[in-house]
Amino acid sequence: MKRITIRDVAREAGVSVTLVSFVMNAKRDKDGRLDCPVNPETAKRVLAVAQRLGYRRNFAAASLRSGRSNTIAVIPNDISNKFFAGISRCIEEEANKSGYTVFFASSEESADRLTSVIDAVLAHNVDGLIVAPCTNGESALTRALETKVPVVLLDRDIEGLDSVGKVLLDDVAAGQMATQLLIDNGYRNVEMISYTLGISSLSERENGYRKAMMDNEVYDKARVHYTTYATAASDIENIIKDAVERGVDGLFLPTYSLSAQVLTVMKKLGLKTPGDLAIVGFDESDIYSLYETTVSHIVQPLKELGEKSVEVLIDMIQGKEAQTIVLKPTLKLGGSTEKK
Amino acid sequence: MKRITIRDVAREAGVSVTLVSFVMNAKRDKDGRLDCPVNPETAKRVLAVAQRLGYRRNFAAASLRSGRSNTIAVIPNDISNKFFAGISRCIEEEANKSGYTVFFASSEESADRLTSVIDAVLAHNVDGLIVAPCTNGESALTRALETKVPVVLLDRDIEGLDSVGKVLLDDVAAGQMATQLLIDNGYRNVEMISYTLGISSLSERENGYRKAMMDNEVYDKARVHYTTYATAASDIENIIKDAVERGVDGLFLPTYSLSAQVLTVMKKLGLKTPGDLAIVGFDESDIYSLYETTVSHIVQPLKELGEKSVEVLIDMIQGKEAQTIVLKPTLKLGGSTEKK
DNA sequence: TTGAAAGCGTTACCAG
DNA sequence: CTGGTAACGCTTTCAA
Repeated sequence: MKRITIRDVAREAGVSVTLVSFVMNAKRDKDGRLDCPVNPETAKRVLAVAQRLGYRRNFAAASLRSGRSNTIAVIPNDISNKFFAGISRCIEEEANKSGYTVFFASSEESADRLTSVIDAVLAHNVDGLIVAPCTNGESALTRALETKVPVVLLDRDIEGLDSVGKVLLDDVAAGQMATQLLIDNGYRNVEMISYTLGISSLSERENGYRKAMMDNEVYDKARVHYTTYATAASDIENIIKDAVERGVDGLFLPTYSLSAQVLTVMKKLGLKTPGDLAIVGFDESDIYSLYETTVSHIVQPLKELGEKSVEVLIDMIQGKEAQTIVLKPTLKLGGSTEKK
Repeated sequence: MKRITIRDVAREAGVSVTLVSFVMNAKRDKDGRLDCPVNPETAKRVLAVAQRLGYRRNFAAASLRSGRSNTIAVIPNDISNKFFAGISRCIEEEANKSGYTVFFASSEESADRLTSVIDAVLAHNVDGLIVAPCTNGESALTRALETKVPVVLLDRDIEGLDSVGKVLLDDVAAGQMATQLLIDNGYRNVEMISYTLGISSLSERENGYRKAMMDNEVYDKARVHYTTYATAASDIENIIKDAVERGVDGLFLPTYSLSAQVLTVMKKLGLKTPGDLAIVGFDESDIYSLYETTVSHIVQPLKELGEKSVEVLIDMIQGKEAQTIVLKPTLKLGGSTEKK
């Protein structure tokens, strides 16, 4: 079962390899006609032969010769993470539309791993990178940028990097919206739980929370509790117990995992929302509608985030300027923030 | 910023490209010593130079020349699907251990899309494929197999394909366990809801259900309702209403999405589990512990499924026989099946 | 233990 | 419009 090459097709069709290459690379224009300097008759014949022989382009050869690969790499922190699982599908779809194949590889919140993953994909000649950087990811990204490969930062910002594209959520607005909702409905003792991850999205959501507390003149009540992935389960239980005791009546959770864990703990402790604690969660999930009371939550525009990141990247691959795009979150109301 | 090639390293180190190639491909043996026919001193010097120059292997060239690519493709139906999101991470980890990079691309339950995705990855010279085939995926797979590329079927079986590896769940056991649990706890009027997808895992789970109903001599009560992704929301509501009216007291849901939707409908209708309907769901999720009553569910060994599929595939790449591995599910008990 | 040289299948350049 | 041919960077004989 030898592999069919461009040469086989050329011989069979009685033309040169150049012609075959032209035909195989031709994009169809709006009329469905091949747009290349080849006689339409010849082109049709070549296409037919290629089809008949089962010709399949060898990307390795094309990539070696042209320096391009029609491949982009997407590097989230954790491919099994709910947020990225949703977004990756949109990215894939959008990229395919433009003829790009997508590589996924997760950095698992480790800077070392991010470095080695980036090395691996660069060795594979990817044309561009979409990265959700982890803490301390700067150096890995700087190395990538040195090779002049276009990079788009998704979801998490890192300042001071030159000519990278960015597609971000307006995280300040998200924090503000969530907090304002609680305050508007009569909850004034609003606190927040966050991770000590040192990523922009979390600190911006916190800024939004603080801004809302300030604007409503309840900043003296503002308080943010920090936990880590490893210790969240036990930390959260203590935080909640203590908060309820202190008369805290509202809580903003800036990620899905925090929301899920808080709800779990509250159920375990027999606490009700909004009676014992009003809640605003983050990201979409079945849990918000299946919990005893439906839970209000911030929704990110996954589809746009995915599409825009591909769009910005492909623009950059084609030599255009790096853009920064900031998208607005929306609010999905549930019973967990009902008027006091 | 010209790219550093093997030749640059050779020149700088004062050796031939052959030597550099040897050194760069050498695996370290157990003593950490390079295992190749090169003078250790020379090797060290080459390594140092490569490091200093920032040499990075060009996979396209290597792949073109050697025919291998150190890349495997994973093609689930939907990369954002909960089950595959979890498993893909294990696959990636396991593959990286053996020096393989992973391509993900979803077929989105469409045979056409599966065909084009397989074409794309084959054009990228992948060394092997892990596929969760969709309905009517046979022809796409047959085409792949013609190229002699090793293929492992994950989660869903297709019969009659020659020399493909398989890593499957014992779906009959899963259906049986779930049903038996309900029967053992006093529910005898047990029904099931499934999709009309025509994939092996669902039909095997149904076989397990039927077997359990038969073994317990309540087969006259056995009944399976079918729905589709598109119509599930409304179908399920009608099915549930009707079932409760007819005195059905137990329900087995053979996928996560069916479980989530049934719980949503039950909440909407104000039905309690197990009082109105005892439930056994599928796959792990936060929803099972956050629902008013915790929900019993079948758990798949994601980690083993992922690891084994990589293991079987790499064995095949190395020329070994295609294996079939069937893994056992486990049961996680909740309040939704409490003794009647 | 080392090196020279022949491709792998494409694309890109240049000439007709 | 068409065709010849030189790269692309690497692995892999084969010979020294």
